[in-house]
Amino acid sequence: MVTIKMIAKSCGFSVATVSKALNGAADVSAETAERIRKAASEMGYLPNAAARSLKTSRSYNFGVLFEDDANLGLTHRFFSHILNGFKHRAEELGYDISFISDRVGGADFSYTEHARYRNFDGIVIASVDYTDHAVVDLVNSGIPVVTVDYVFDNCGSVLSDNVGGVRDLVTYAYRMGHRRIAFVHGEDTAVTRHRVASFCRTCRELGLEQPEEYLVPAIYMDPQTAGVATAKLLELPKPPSCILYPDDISYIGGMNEIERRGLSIPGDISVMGYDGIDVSQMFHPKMTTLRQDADRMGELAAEELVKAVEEGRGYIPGRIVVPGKLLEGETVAKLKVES
Amino acid sequence: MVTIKMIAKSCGFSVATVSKALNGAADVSAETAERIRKAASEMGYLPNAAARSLKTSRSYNFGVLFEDDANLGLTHRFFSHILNGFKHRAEELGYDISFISDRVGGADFSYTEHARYRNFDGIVIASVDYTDHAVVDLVNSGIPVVTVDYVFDNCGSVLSDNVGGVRDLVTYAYRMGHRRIAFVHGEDTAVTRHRVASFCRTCRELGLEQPEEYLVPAIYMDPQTAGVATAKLLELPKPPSCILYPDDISYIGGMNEIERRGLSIPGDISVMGYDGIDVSQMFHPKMTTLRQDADRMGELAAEELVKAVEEGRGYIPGRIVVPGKLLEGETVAKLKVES
DNA sequence: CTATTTTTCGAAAACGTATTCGGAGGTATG
DNA sequence: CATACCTCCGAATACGTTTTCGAAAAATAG
Repeated sequence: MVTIKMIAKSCGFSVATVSKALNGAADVSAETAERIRKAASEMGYLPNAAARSLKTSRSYNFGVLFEDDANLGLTHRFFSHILNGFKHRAEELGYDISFISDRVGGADFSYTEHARYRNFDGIVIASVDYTDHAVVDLVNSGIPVVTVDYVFDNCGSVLSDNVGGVRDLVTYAYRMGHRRIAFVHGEDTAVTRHRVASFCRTCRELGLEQPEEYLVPAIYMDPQTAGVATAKLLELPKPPSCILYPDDISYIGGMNEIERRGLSIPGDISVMGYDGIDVSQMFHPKMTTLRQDADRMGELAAEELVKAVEEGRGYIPGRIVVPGKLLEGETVAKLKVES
Repeated sequence: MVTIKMIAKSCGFSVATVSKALNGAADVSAETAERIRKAASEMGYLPNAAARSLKTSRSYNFGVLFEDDANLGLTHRFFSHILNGFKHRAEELGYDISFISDRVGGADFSYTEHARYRNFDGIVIASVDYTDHAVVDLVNSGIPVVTVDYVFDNCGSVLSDNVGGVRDLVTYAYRMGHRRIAFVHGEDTAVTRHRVASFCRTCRELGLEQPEEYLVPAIYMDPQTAGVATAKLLELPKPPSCILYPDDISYIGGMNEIERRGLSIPGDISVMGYDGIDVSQMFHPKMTTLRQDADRMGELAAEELVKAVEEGRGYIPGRIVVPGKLLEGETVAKLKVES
């Protein structure tokens, strides 16, 4: 391993000068800087991240916290895209990324301890139980944090436009002539509350009736409970003409229940998904859903985190809302408006 | 930040003794070790990874190289599961994981340079173009490497049992009475070659006719080309009764083409997928496919990599083949055997 | 030519840790 | 009682880098 010291010896300058030359300091003449850089490159010099980090207490490394109860983790469709976007943008901006876990070297560590141990410059949190004490502790650790799809008041956040998304879907169904729209929503989370609120508000503004039975809970990404919710809706005395699901996987569960009953989509009942995962656009009938721009969200999270890190104490936490895009498929029937 | 030095001052021992006590060295008495540990925990001491890494030149950090031309990267179904398994097992074994990219601090670095810069103890490579010079260079860098679904002779590897998988699928179709089986395979890679070889061999062993036209190329994960390949097969004078696709996404492309022609699955034609992604088991008809145990592969890669790292020069590269599991769905018809 | 400023460089200290090696004190051995 | 042997601890050094501060040399000003 070739070090700065060896370069110094090789070109007859001091360690200090070599370091400064390599870092482009102003107080080293152009020609010596050139000579040093040339020697460094010839000798195959590579800086040592550990030494640099030790000295500067900057690691140029971001920690990523991705967990979820279902242990889908990295395989989660939506969040794997977020991670993907985050990774690419962070790399462009000069940061590496590592995962934060609650184990270090085989021993139990809190997330915060892990982050301190590795000296992460910043942290992105997504897909976790935000009520978890360990997560809250991390948010309040003083290390710059950006959260995805959740807001803490002392750190930046990137949010999918859930309010706009649900509004757009409901409005779309309305324009297609639907007046009885139901919402199978996910379990109680901040995202769900936003969506439900938007759903209710949009219905009200459009003058739609919204019986309580049209709001049915299910579990995100779980076809099973979505099927049960669908059954409940279909057996209503006045069933909806259109059902909005919390995600595209739940949609599949609903679809199966619908077809099991001999009903057809969209002939007998219209349906809409959420997320816009790849397969949603491959199957027939093509799914009407709302694509969340998860890659973009990840990129913005990286940019926001760099801002938080580099602006230091002067940083004002940003709330970035990323709009989605309605993918018009073939699962919502055009109805003649009743009466 | 509380350091070893502060603990030393606080309990009246030397820095050396504190370090040794915290690392469980033998030459410190039980009671002083206890006193030191207690003080450390009370003061909220955390080791400094950078200092430790600098001193020991061990980072307890694994580098992960995940890239692919389609830029699916982390969102790739199969590989996101591999990463997931790898991550969990590596964390259990005491290692953190970071991504390797070809940029460091905003400048261009080769993968090898990046790995050296961060002083990764080991590296796992998956989902890359293995002919890429930069990848080959990394493999030969001297840093312990484990590859997934590819074999280099100087490093360990974890392989999905593609030979067994294809054999099982073809044999299954044969048992269901099929005698004309076609294989839509992915583009030319090591995995593809193994699969094609297994396909041909199995057909031969079963005494099946295998006209050249029954081997049709497509692109992995691309419904489009799979659809074209399917069309080609269906228009054959003697079309197959069963088609095997290279993955579940391609399967969907094939299915669409089949249904577009007014044919039904499995009434008119039988189909099989590969991978066993989650949605394959949600749709109707439920897909007959081969689930690759990608999570397990990731875990085994982590274990193998730890072995490579900790056994040092004495390490003998392992070839671990992970069997998949046939998921019997409803897409392969039971045929009466002709003649 | 002197005085002042600017440019260019290096010595030294520091970041937090691990490790080697020797010494002090005690205990067993003869 | 002398010797050998453990047990336990600390001083010192090193890992590779950045940064401060002062000094020497060169350039400019007066």
